[in-house]
Amino acid sequence: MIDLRAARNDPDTYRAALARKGAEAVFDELLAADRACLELQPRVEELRARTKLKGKPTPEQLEELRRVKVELQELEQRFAEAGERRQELLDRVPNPPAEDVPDGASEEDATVVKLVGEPTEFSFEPRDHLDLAAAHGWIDVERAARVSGSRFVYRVGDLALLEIALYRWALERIVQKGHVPVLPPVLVREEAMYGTGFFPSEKGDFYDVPEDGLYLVGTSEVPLAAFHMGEEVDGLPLRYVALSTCFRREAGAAGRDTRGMFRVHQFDKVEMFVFCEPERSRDEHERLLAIEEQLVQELGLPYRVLNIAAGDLGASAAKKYDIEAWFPGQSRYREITSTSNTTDFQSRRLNVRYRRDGKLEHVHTLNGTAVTARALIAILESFQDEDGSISVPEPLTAFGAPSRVGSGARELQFRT
RNA sequence: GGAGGGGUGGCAGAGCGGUCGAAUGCGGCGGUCUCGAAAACCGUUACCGGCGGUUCCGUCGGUCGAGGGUUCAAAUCCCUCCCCCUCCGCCA
Repeated sequence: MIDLRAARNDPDTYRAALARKGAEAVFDELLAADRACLELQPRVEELRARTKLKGKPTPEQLEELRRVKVELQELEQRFAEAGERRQELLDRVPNPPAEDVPDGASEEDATVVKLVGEPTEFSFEPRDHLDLAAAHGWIDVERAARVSGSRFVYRVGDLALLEIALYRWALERIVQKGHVPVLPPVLVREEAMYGTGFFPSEKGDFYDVPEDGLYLVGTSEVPLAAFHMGEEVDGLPLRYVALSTCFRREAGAAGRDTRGMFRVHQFDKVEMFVFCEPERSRDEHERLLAIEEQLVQELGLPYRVLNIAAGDLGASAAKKYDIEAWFPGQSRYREITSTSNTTDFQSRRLNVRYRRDGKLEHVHTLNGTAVTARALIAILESFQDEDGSISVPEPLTAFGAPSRVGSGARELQFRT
């Protein structure tokens, strides 16, 4: 959530920034609700002060107290309602975008920050990941549909090994950068979803387990951010890297990316997360992007970096960089990583603070993708040969991936 | 899943209807002493919000796991939920 006091003191700056996210109206509603609260608060407090007394009251005082109580009840009721209204609106106001975020509301409004490498050239017609995988039985969507429904996949044989190697490699590389490795819970309470800014605005995008009041996380950003929920932290920056399965309803994505495993309800992801001092978060954001780029480079994938437009940012991000890799099967760049600076938006909701000169202040938080299965798809499509085999990026072979998959003898081993 | 015990300040731990934001100890910070340090001693040390002056202070309100209730008055009594511990059961 935003800093209400700061917004109250400088409403015009906040309004202008929030307008870029289309949140001008809700912000003005918030200010009005806030004024209503502030009008009632002194009156309530003044009456409450009158009910305070030390020791046993005399009969006359008791009489007076009963009268004040009646008066108070009505006012407290109104104050409580005003407070709820304000909180409700506060929960819906997004993090204002940073100044260096481009205007616009859609994907197309992002600016291309940099372009690295060239779209891969082929002397034959490159196949897409599903064609490639289907030929080897690596991705089984039919059986997955039977078992779980559409947008689920089985990864089988060498592809399973390759995918695990990818995660294991990424984890290792990020740990080398000083991040603490974590295997987090993927079922979380509502507070964690709220605290990271996914609730209430994106509630419909996630699976829940109503009987237990738990939610399946769409990213390990949630359990990582909530790791320090309610804490006073020290030793900043605190840097983590998690491997977890992620679950998304993809409710708004009907008909989009329906082929293969590009967009599925369940996937795995290695995710970076940082808690840092406010003045440091810009640098940390660049740092996370640099790590992401390095990984993509080590895999040998051509890519571009996008600075996402204000209106296309989620509620919690002040700024977001996406890396899009070239997917030869689709002949276009598609998102494979995303890193956001969420400034103090999550730490306010989660109440994560640190002590600076004896005073408690909210930390800044940042998240960034190391790798997901989308990188795997990009690898399949980018490093395919005409015979349908794939030459695996060298770094992955140290983590259990065969150096070439999809050729001859190995196939027999994993027949399904 | 069953039976019991418990959640109080940075930590440990008392308080179990009013004078309690809360004893005491430890830790932290400041000071005295000292060439310096330790020890000892003295002082200080929770958070959130409103208002007024505004490096900071004053004042009022709220907060003793969370929410609700009883009462003129709740850390203290009642209800619901959450969490932790012990024992039993079950289980990878």
